[in-house]
Amino acid sequence: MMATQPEKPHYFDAVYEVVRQIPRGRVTTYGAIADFLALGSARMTGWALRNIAGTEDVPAHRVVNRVGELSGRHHFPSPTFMRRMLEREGVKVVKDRVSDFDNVFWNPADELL
DNA sequence: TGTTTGACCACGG
DNA sequence: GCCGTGGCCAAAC
Repeated sequence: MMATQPEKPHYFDAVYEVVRQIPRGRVTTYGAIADFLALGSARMTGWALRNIAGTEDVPAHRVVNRVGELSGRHHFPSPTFMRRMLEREGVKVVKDRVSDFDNVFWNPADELL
């Protein structure tokens, strides 16, 4: 029978929704998302993104840590996938870190109200 | 059921 | 700027 399937927490959908709004060529942080949602914590954002497997509509590569490092790169099909994707969008990445982070940082709390 | 672990972050020194 | 510490909250063990 239909055993009770583990439903996706609302928190997941909330995170995905915000990540989908990140404009091309911009990035945001785990903390900014958690802060904007006023739910959970930065760690939960990473936890939600890790569970993203199968949801390709979400540009998870546009989420970096607070100093612009591609801390989640090892969770992509290839360690270079995240960097490749960002560079293709015009984001300059040097040594797995967004060099002009302050300029490309997109804060949902500011832009997405 | 207690401990450890994470795609993290703010803060103090 | 670096480092240690505490907070965060759910999953995995």
